[in-house]
Amino acid sequence: MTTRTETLPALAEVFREHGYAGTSLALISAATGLGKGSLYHLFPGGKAEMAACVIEEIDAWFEANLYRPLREQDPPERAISKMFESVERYFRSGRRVCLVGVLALGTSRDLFAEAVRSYFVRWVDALAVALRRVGHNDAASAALAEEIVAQIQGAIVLARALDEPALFTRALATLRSRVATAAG
Amino acid sequence: MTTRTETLPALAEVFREHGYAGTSLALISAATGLGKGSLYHLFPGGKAEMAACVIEEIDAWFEANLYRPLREQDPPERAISKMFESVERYFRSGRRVCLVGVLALGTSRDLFAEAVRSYFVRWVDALAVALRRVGHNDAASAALAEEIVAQIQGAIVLARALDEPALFTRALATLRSRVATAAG
DNA sequence: CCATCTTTGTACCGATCGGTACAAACCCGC
DNA sequence: GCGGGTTTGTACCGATCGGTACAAAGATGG
Repeated sequence: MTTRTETLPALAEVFREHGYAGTSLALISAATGLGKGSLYHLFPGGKAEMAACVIEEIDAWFEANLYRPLREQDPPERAISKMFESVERYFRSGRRVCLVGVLALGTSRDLFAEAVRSYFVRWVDALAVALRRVGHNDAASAALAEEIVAQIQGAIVLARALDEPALFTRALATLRSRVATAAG
Repeated sequence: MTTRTETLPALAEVFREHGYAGTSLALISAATGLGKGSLYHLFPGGKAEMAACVIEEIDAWFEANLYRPLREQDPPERAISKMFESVERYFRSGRRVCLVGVLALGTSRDLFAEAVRSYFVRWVDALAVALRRVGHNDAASAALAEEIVAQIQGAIVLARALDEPALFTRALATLRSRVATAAG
């Protein structure tokens, strides 16, 4: 007996690796060790439902581990610092791709438009709240938050393209120091 | 009679829209108006060759319109400014995706690893050269160049995710002013 | 106007796609 | 250990995949 939640990490990894279009049921079956029977028992909606569940879990993880602390945790500086730590760990120093980012670039964006949108809106907003709590004015917070999230996404692209994970770590360090000096 | 070069723009658009895995010969046929016969006549290597040709053309375009000016054109400030203009236009204010970036995120990266790597390495390097020519020291130039290219890629992701092209334009404006003030 | 060579549409190939049907294997309360 | 509901493997579906074969159609040189 296998539960949905147990399969989600493997599912997520497959979707990250191959994108939505590139992920076949054969790949999913291999990655999870489950036959089609089990897969369609767990996810009657097929591939689309699997992807939706994966996104939902990712979203929940970010909400609990990043967004909420950014909005609520004191001191905000610490929440921001934790965010960078979590991001570094979650994306495996740029070796792991952001599934939501990948979906945003593809045609599959239409299928998951609202989830993709919400993920990024809430990330940017939560970060802006934290920056405001640190002492920035509204406009600067919003702008910097946008810039930071974009920089993280871009660093993933670049780190993968150059096959140079250090670039990702470096980008995060730069962002950290930028937040620190801007806050001073 | 149709030449290879004539089909490349349509081909590029399809690959951008659907990614490598998501692009089927049926889509290609529809986008180019060419049957399989013609397609395989022009590109005996099939899908892989088509994508390779598209990348090559994109690469050549960036080399001629961005990289070379960044390295050679005087004054460098003008070359950098032109780069931002070209990027804004080329990526249609973030409505159009960067194919090379998309490939970098997917499994197809392996197929085109060297081309993808070279595209970004040369972009970063050319921009670093320009920044050095403006007066930055070596380390600062390299770091800023990396940051700018990553920011552009990330802004594309974010602009698409939020369906908000203005975000892309805004990101470019911020980068411009950052280059300007850093240069002062 | 014909012979030749290039370009194109179409029919077809085996493989694989996402998805369904369903019976065997399994687990459970009893 | 037996009956009933759940979980799973497998065979199969039509559609589509990337790619090939090939003959009709178009252009080209004489």
